Amino acid sequence: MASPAVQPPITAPTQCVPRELLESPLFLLGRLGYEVKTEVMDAFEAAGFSAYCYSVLAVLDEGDRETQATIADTLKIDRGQLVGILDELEEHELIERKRDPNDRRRHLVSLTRSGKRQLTGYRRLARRLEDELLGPLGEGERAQLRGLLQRIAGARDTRYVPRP
Amino acid sequence: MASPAVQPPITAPTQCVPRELLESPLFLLGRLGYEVKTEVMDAFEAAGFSAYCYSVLAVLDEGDRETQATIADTLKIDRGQLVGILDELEEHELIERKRDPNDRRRHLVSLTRSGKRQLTGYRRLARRLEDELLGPLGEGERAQLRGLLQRIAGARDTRYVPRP
DNA sequence: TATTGTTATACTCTATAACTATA
DNA sequence: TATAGTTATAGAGTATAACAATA
Repeated sequence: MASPAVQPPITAPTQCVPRELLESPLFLLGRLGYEVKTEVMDAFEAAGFSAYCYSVLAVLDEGDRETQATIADTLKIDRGQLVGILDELEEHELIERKRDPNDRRRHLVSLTRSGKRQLTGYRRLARRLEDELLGPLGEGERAQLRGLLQRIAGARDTRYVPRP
Repeated sequence: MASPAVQPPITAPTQCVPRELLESPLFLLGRLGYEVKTEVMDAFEAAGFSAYCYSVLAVLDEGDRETQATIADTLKIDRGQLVGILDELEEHELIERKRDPNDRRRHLVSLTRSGKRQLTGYRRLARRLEDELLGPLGEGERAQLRGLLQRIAGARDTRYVPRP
């Protein structure tokens, strides 16, 4: 005994994220952040290296002769995780690990010549990804976004506050 | 034979994320997005439910009588993942699952009375979290951030474009 | 005993694939 | 055969903990 009135299709023609979620910067930040992160990782992976390689090389390019613990701390990644990344970088001779003669427990990690060159390539890739993912935003808007995110990040953790 | 000149502490006094990463909106978006996501999840978890419960309830509050596939699609989560979330919500009688008499494969999911009430609570929690995590930003700035993120999200996926 | 780097292990979230029941 | 929901499984990515070497 079917109901006499034929029911119209109940599946919504276009599913759309609820307005209250779309209007939550937190929801958008979390969702976009996750998507961005995975896409960036995939892109770097496709280019041949782990996504963290760029970050690590960037750290080494600024501060000289860091120890592994410092690098891991700076990037908020696990020390154990960093080992694998450094292994990869060392295999390709982008970095060098040398025992610290003053404290033989430590490794002094430094950028090699070809590491510096590779860093340039990573920068180009990063720029390309930014253009891709932040495409709809103009220069001024990107700066605006950067400023806002920096404010949030800086308030959460001092290591996100640029040194004077 | 220690070197005569005592080496100053080589560990940088303050580790700081490299400037070039801090100036990349992509890096900040990815990092903050991840942190925000996990913190929000933890907060909801601490409040007793999975973090997705709020999203699901919000969907149900807008569109009526959705099927599970529609909900999963809308929120870009896996159908299999959704099952567990709905189980949890149903256990606490926040939603109801009824077989669609027109197609007995489908479940018509709807919000219960106490589900609607719970949604209000979730909204309060979401507001609190937003205040917490976006604290350093004023009202205008939050709106700015929301607008920018909406632009990015909308360009990537039409389901992030608010319906007119 | 404490710390550095390393290795091994477990856990969380997500993605994929097999299964059932209906169509 | 194809689809909706369910269940089971495997896969990243990350976090925790044990380990050897050095201090």
